[in-house]
Amino acid sequence: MLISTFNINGVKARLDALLAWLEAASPDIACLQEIKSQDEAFPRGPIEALGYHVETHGQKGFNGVALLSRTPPVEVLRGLPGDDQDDHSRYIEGVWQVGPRRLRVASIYLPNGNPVGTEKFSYKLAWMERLIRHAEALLATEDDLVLAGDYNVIPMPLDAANPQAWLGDALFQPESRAALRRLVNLGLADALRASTDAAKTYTFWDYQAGAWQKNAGIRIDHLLVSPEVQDRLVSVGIDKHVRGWEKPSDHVPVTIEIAA
DNA sequence: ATGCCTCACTAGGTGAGA
Repeated sequence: MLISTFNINGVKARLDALLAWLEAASPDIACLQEIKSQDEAFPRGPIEALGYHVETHGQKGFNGVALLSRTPPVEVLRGLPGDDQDDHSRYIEGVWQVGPRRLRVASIYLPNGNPVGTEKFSYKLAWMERLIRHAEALLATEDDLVLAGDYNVIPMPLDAANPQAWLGDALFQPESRAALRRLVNLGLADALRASTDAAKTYTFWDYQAGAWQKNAGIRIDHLLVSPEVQDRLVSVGIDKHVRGWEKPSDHVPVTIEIAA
C-alpha cells in the first residue's frame, strides 16, 4: 500500500507532470494540495483514465485539496471541523476499507501564515489548534490514520538548507514548530523521520534565486502516521527528481509504503 | 531579500504563495 502527498501548485497547469508521476509512482492513494481549481473544473477525466477515483474539495483561484485512490473511499469529509466561518478549502479526509481494517487518510494544506504578526499568522496557529483537536478525535477511532500534506512548517533546523534564512518566517516560528510537535505528541510519527535522520531531505525548493540549483530546500511536506501504521511502515521516499521536470511544482511528492 | 518566480483570474496588473 503506497500513500503519497504532493502539493501540485495548480492541477491544470501541472496536469502533464501529475499524470507522468502517477503512472510512474502508481500510489494507491495520492493526497493533492493547492489544486487551485473549483471542483467542476478539476481535470478528473485523464486521472480517472489512469484508474483513479477522484474526490475534490476545491475553491476558486487558490487552495484546494484532493484525494486520488485506486478504490473509492467508503466515507469522505470535506473541510476541517471547528470553525464554520473558515471558507478556505484546505482539508479533505477519506476512509478506505482495507481487508478487516479501516484506513483514514487526510490531505492537508496548512496555511502559510506569512507575514508573521498579521491575521494570516494567527489564522495559521488557530488552524493548527483545530487540526490538533480533530486529530485527537481521529486517534480515538482506532482507525489506521495517515495525516498527509503540505504542513508549511519546518520541524527542525535539520530540515532546511539555510535555517537562519527562515528565522523570521511563519514556517519556522517557535509557535508553528511547537504546534506541530503537539500534534505529533498526540501519538503520531513523522514517517520520514521514523525512517531516517539524514540531512538534506527536502520537499520544497523555491522558484526564486536558484533555490533548486543550489539545493536550498526545506522539508515541509509530511506524513504523520498512527502507531498501527508506523508498525507496518516499509519505506519512505521523496520523489526529488520530479522537481527537475519541465514546468515543475515547487514541491515534490513524498510516499510511504505500508505492509498489507 | 517585505521578494529573485509562478499560477489564477482575466486581459493589466493584483493577490497568494513560502
